[in-house]
Amino acid sequence: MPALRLVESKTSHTQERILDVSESLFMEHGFEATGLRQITTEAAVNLAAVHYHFGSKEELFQAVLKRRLDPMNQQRVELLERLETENGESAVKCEALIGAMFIPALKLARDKARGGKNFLRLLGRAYADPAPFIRQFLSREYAPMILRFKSAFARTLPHLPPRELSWRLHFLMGAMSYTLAGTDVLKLISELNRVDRVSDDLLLQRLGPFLVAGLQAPLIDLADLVDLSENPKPAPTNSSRRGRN
Amino acid sequence: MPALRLVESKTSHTQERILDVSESLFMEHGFEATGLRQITTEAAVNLAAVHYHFGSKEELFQAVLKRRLDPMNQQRVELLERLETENGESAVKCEALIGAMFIPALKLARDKARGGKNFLRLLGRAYADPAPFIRQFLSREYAPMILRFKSAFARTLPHLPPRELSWRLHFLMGAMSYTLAGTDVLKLISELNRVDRVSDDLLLQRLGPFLVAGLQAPLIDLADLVDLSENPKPAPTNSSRRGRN
DNA sequence: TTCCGATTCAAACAAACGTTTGAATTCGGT
DNA sequence: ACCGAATTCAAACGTTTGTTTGAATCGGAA
Repeated sequence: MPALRLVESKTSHTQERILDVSESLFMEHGFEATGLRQITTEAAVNLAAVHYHFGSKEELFQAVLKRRLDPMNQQRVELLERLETENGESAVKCEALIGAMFIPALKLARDKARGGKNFLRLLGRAYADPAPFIRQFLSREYAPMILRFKSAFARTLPHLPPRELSWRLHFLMGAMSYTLAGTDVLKLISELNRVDRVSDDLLLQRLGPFLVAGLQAPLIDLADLVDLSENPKPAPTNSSRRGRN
Repeated sequence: MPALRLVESKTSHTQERILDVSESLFMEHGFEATGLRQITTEAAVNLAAVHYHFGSKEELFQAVLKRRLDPMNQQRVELLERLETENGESAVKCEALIGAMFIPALKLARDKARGGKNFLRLLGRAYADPAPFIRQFLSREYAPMILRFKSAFARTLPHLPPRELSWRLHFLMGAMSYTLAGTDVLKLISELNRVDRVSDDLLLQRLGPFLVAGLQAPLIDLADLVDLSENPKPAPTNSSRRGRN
């Protein structure tokens, strides 16, 4: 049993090929449905190479995620810190914070020498995976960045109670990962499939305002909505009570 | 090879047990990672019973989804139609439309005689699954309802270009499924795990305003944000160009 | 060249997979 | 009580799974 090699000067050609192919296949079929023989065959390496270089299938999966996730989250906090130093005492605006979270992801999607586009779909899939080793890995990987941004959002949205902010960041991450993953349950919804390559900055320009407005939304006030669940006809008399369309 | 039994008067006790256990296990481990032996053992039925009653593992999965999804989407369009007839000529408000999409889902989460909570997590997981048979099934299952609501949203948000509306509904579905699935990548984000049973109407009261504000967000206008990706210091001179906070 | 650790390789491991088979059993209607 | 259909059952089907093993090969320093 040879000790498995940790980070070393130049990652072997074999390791990179395994990571590239794994990223592609894990994205396409998911973790469970992708076989090691499928990976090693397509990568033109020996079957045992996976265990020699990574230890196990699970560790391979984590390595695939870590390779792109670490630099991305690092860029995110670097952007955030630059914004904060530039703004001095005043809080950084919502739009800028959201941009700082998105731009590194979009850079990844801009085909970072191949595979970047695939990676975001893989990541979105991992978000929804209940496998304990995946959830623990993601928590460990994301925690520092998320907490960093949460306090920044709290500073620029002081009127929001902390718990409310947590929920809205939860919604934000949902829309964000869902969009970047691009699984498109609602490809059926429209002519979105034709465009498809709308990506990059244009996507940010669409998602950005949506999220900014959501974060800055007023509190509650939709009480008349919940009534719907109980009473078939609440009272058809009140049909002119709201100012904003 | 006995012809597999279609819809009949009273579904056998065996079928229900298989569906219940499958729903629970598929949610916990995913489709690929759940074995038929695991299901049949926990349900205390014979292994071959799955193929006898459902035909295959894939068809079993579809049956699990269909059992809850069909009534839920039917309730959604029923709520929508009731809203439209009540409002006559005037368009139904955003809040009400979102409520019509959410309330049936929340009713499901309210433990419809067990398993409802599980189902939404399973559904959120299915959203992110790239398996062709799952994607096709979801498209087929969702298409009528989505198109119905899209035209309703278009009527109440006439200023939005159709493609913009499609994107925003995409974001909406993302935040929605992510929230209902409750996978919680950002359990780390806060004290959300303690609350956990915050669910039902309170969840809607938090997610509702977020989505309403997002749908009604003004178009674009965050150009200075994109510059961040290229220039470390765009120009510290223009720091007072936006009116709304 | 010699040698030693790093890497690759073919082969096999036990276990689990979805599916099929054919006989045994149960059940309702005549 | 009998018959035919519906359902259950144990057993095995052939693959495929992740992992392990031990020998073969490679690459650079002595």
